[in-house]
This record gives sequence, structure tokens and C-alpha cells, in this order.
Amino acid sequence: MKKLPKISESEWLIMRVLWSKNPLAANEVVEELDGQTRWKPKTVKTLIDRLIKKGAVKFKKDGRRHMYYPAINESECVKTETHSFMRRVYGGTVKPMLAAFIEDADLSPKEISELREILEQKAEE
Amino acid sequence: MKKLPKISESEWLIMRVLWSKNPLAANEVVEELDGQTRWKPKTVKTLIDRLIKKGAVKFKKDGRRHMYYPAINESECVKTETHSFMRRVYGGTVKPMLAAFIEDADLSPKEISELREILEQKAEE
DNA sequence: GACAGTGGATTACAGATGTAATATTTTGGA
DNA sequence: TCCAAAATATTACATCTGTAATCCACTGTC
Repeated sequence: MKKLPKISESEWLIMRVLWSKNPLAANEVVEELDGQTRWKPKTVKTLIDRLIKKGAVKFKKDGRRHMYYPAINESECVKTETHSFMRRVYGGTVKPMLAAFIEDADLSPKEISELREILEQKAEE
Repeated sequence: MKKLPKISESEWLIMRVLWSKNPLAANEVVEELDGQTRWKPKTVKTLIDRLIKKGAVKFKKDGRRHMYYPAINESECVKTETHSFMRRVYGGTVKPMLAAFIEDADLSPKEISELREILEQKAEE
């Protein structure tokens, strides 16, 4: 399993765009981010460049344009980041964390009942 | 509600020590961290100083020693950090994440039933 | 009273991050 | 063919972070 680079807060936004849709040209990434941030296009480009340097993003050429795509796996990144977050903030104790998540999350009634079902399943194991 | 300062990864360790036990002298913080990190005492001191500068920690004097204690509320910090984490990594789509987590987490039966209670509470709101 | 140890205050320094601006290259169009 | 527009590449720069080391003041000890 290859080692995942460390993705900064801002870079996460870029990665999420590319995971959801790729390959994209730089200006397309900018468009996808519209509304989410107030970054100038140059800023987005810098972030993409850094992600390339870190090995998190690759590109192939399409004429003059670079088409960017993720080079690392989303769920692995999410998992790693979640783990590190849990250790940092909760010291590894899972339940209080889930409790806080549930408290904080703006869950619809439907989602709540779905989660309850998942827990029921768990309880039966 | 006052604005919470941004706590870095290393600083979180210090805060967790101080939340769990305070006030503590610098060398006591070092002792509490024993085994968790390999930081030199000077490093710990620097981190404490930064937290003071950020307004996250205060101290009172006890003779020539400074006794440090948290100046910000633990659960608020945890909540804020959790929220920012969720937005960053999951983009705010919480339910899939919670589901994956519950699946993945190694929960005891007791924890499971506690979580179910939390969800029941939520459902009633 | 001079000195070693203990704590606090100040300084260090490289790499990561946020946030771009400027410079250069390429290319389709007038 | 020469230029404006579009992309990419290079440079900028203040903060924040991680990780300490050095300097200074006070105190109990010989």
C-alpha cells in the first residue's frame, strides 16, 4: 500500500472536486469550485501544482491543456484522515466521537432511521 | 460566543492534557505526555506559549512556577473541529460517512445501545 | 557570597500553507 | 505573420508549524 501524502485543508477541496469528476482542466476545476470559495484562478492553479508535487494528482496533456486527475484513492485518504482526526481530537475513543458527529450532523428523519437500522444490525451480530 | 482560536495538531495534545487535568506546571504537562510523544521539554514549553498567545491557555503564578489551565471550552472546540473536519473531508455529506464509520468502528454492545439512544432522541426532536 | 540547577523568555530555522502576482510560452485568429 | 488570449511556469511573501536551543533570572546549597 503506497504512502499517502498529507493533504492540507485547502487542497482537500481540490481533491474532492477531482474525485467527483475527472479529468479536468485547471479552469474547469475553478468552475467546479464556484460558490464554494473565493479563490482566484491562480490560487487554484497553485494548489493543483502542489498536489502534483505531492503525488496526489497527475495530468495528461490534451493539446495545450493539462487534464488533471487524482492519483490517490479517495476512500483511503478519507479513512486515513478520519483516523488521524479521531486520534487528535478524541484521542481514539470512538463512541464520544460518533455521538458528537450525530449531534452535529443535520440529519433528516429518514437518515436517522437508516442509521438506526444500521445500529440494529450491528447489535445483532 | 467567543471565537475559538485554531489549534494545531501538536497543540491538540497539550490541550487534551490540560482539559483532563489542570492547572499544571510545564514540567507536569511534560510528564503527562510521557509515552505519547518524544518531545523535548522545551518543545512542550513552546507549544504552551503559543497556546497562551492564541488565548487557548492561561496561567496563574504559584511562586516562581506558572500553573497552566485551559481558557477555552473542550466540547466547543471538539464540536468546531468536528464540524470543520466533516466539511473538509466529507463535504458535509454526513450520513454516508456515519454509516461507513459505524460499520467500521469496533463498537461494544454497550456503545451501540448508547448510540441508538442518541439517535432515538434525535428522532423525537 | 558564588554557583549549579530549574523555570521562564527569547531566538532559531526550515518546511508547509494560504493566497496570489508576474513571466513566459503557445496558438488560433486578424 | 504578429498579437491578444489562454495556459502553464516561476516567484512572492507573510504566517503557521514542528522542533528545539540559548539566554537570563531566581533560589537553595556549600
